[in-house]
This record gives sequence, structure tokens and C-alpha cells, in this order.
Amino acid sequence: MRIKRETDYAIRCVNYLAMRHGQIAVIGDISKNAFVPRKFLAKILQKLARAGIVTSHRGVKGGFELARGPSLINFLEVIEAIQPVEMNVCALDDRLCALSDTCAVHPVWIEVREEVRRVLAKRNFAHIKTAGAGTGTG
Amino acid sequence: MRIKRETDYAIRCVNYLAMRHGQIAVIGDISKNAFVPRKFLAKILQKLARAGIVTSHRGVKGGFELARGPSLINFLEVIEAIQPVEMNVCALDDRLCALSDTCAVHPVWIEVREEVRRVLAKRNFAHIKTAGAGTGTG
DNA sequence: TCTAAACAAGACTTATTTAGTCCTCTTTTT
DNA sequence: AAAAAGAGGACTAAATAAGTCTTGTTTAGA
Ligand code: SF4
Ligand code: SF4
Repeated sequence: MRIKRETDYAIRCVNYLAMRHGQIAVIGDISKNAFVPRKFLAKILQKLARAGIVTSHRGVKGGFELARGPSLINFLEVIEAIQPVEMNVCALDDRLCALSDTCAVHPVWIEVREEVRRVLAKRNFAHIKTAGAGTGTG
Repeated sequence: MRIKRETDYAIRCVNYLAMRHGQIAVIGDISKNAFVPRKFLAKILQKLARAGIVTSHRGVKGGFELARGPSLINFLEVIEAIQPVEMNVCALDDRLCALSDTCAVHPVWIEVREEVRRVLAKRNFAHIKTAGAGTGTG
């Protein structure tokens, strides 16, 4: 049970943008400082933009910036911009398991998923102490 | 972020054995009632046995039974008998990410992982309401 | 003591997912 | 117009998950 590499990248990226809140950063800059492969990062930023977490600016002088203050962006949002928090398939969507109608375990997974989502929603990007990998200063 | 299919099988299997606590069940029986492919289930039961969750009996009249009462077996144990609860690689083991020494996000994952493990440890097999898939009566 | 019913264990195979790259197009400033 | 950005889809390779196959060991009982 693990987040994807891509999701780790997304969080490091948002964390970096949180540090430089107010400034526009270009992909190459984010890539270097957050240690994320450039081309892959471009894709990730598109997802974050569609999710309303970052704002993109096209053309010369373009780049990305956080759409809101760091304290208003939590881990759950960023994670779910990249991948669903499923825990078990049936907890995301009943219809993904044919047994869900009668399964005795199913309701437990629904509860567990909600609790885990709450755990993730509790952490925001103002909570993170700066300095170190993913912040561009280490 | 999802448990493996194998882990879902393990939980259904333990749940079935919990229903028939006190009796020895043979692989074919568990397979039919918990809807788990027979050969694959054999592997899963080996892992559960090594983890001390079930007891195996070899030879004619052999089979499997729960090693303890259903209320003494929780979700976390069963899951971790099959796969680690990582959340993020670095939360399981620092050394798996070269950045962990300086990473500002790393401590957050450590906390999150512990909280998630606590969520899973809260559920035991006496909590599950019988009847339905994974119980052999549906 | 022989046989059949059970589990043990590891090698193997296939399908799916993850982690990325590549190429072409659009937008925007100068 | 040219150059500097991002958008988006097609594609590839590596890793992991899901499951089978084969062979061996243990045990009850005829
Ligand atoms: S818990 Fe029950 S419903 Fe959910 S996936 Fe497993 S079998 Fe299907
Ligand atoms: S959070 Fe930091 S330490 Fe953990 S995996 Fe991501 S980069 Fe590595």
C-alpha cells in the first residue's frame, strides 16, 4: 500500500512552490530544485493545474504558481490530483467488486478509507518545515 | 494507494476461518467459500501461517484453523503478513530514498504511516458482521 | 508398510501498472 | 516574426502483481 512515485513528486513540487509563494516558477526551475525529471514534471503540473492547486501561465514569462496559500492546500488534495486513495477497490466504488453487495468486509474498507482520507487532509503545506530536499535549499 | 488483490483474499480467508472458529478447514473448502483461486490461496495461507495468524496441519485430516480467537486478530496483522503498509517508501525505511536525510516532507510521511497503521489495527475479526461474500453463506 | 489426502516450497509465466520519453501544437511576449 | 514558455497525446521500457506448475514432505488409516 504505497503512493506512486509521481505522487511523491507532486508533493515535493507543491512544497517547493509553497516556499516561493507569490513568485512564478518555470518547469526547469522546479525540476532542478525538487529533483523531479523535467518531462515527467510537466505532466504532473498539468494534473495539479486541472485540480486547481497550481495556476499555469503560458507563453514567454510563463510558468506556475500556487493557486492559494500553502495553508489552504492539504496532502489529500495533492494526492488525489494524481491518484485515488482507494485502500481497497470496493471502497472507492462498489461496482468494482461483484461481491460488494453481500460482502461482510466491504463496510470496513469504506470506514478505513474515510479515516485515512481524514489523516491526509489534516496535513497542509504551511505545516512543513522548510530546508531540505524538495525545498530547493538542500 | 491500494492493497493488493492477494491481501483482500487474505482478509476474506481469515474472515471465513473466523466464522468457523474451532474447526479445521481444508484449502478447497476455504477457496470455494471465500472465492479465492485455490492455488493462489495455498500460497496466501502459507504466509498467514508463518505470521502466526493461522495454524496448519499437514497430512490426511489436515487443513487450517485460526491460531487465536477472531477478536485477537486485527486487520493490520493480516495485511502486513502479505504486504508492508508503506504509504511512501521513505516511511517504511529511510534508506530507500537518498533524500530522506534532508527532505522536509519525510517526517510527515512517518507520522501519516503510523496513523494509518493505527486505523487498521483498530479493526478485528470479531467486529465483522457475518453473512455475505467472504463468509461462505452468501 | 503402502497409499491417498493433505500442506510446503520454489520456479515459472503472463497481465497490468508505473515511470517515464517523444513529438507536435498552442499561447504569449518582445 | 521569433523565441520562450506550457498542453496534450502517443509511445516505450521496467517493475510489480497475479496466478500456475511441478515436485516434495507429512500424516492417518487400511
Ligand atoms: S472487501 Fe469484499 S467487496 Fe471489497 S473488494 Fe474485497 S471482496 Fe470485494
Ligand atoms: S518524502 Fe522526501 S524522503 Fe520521502 S520519499 Fe519523498 S523525497 Fe524521499
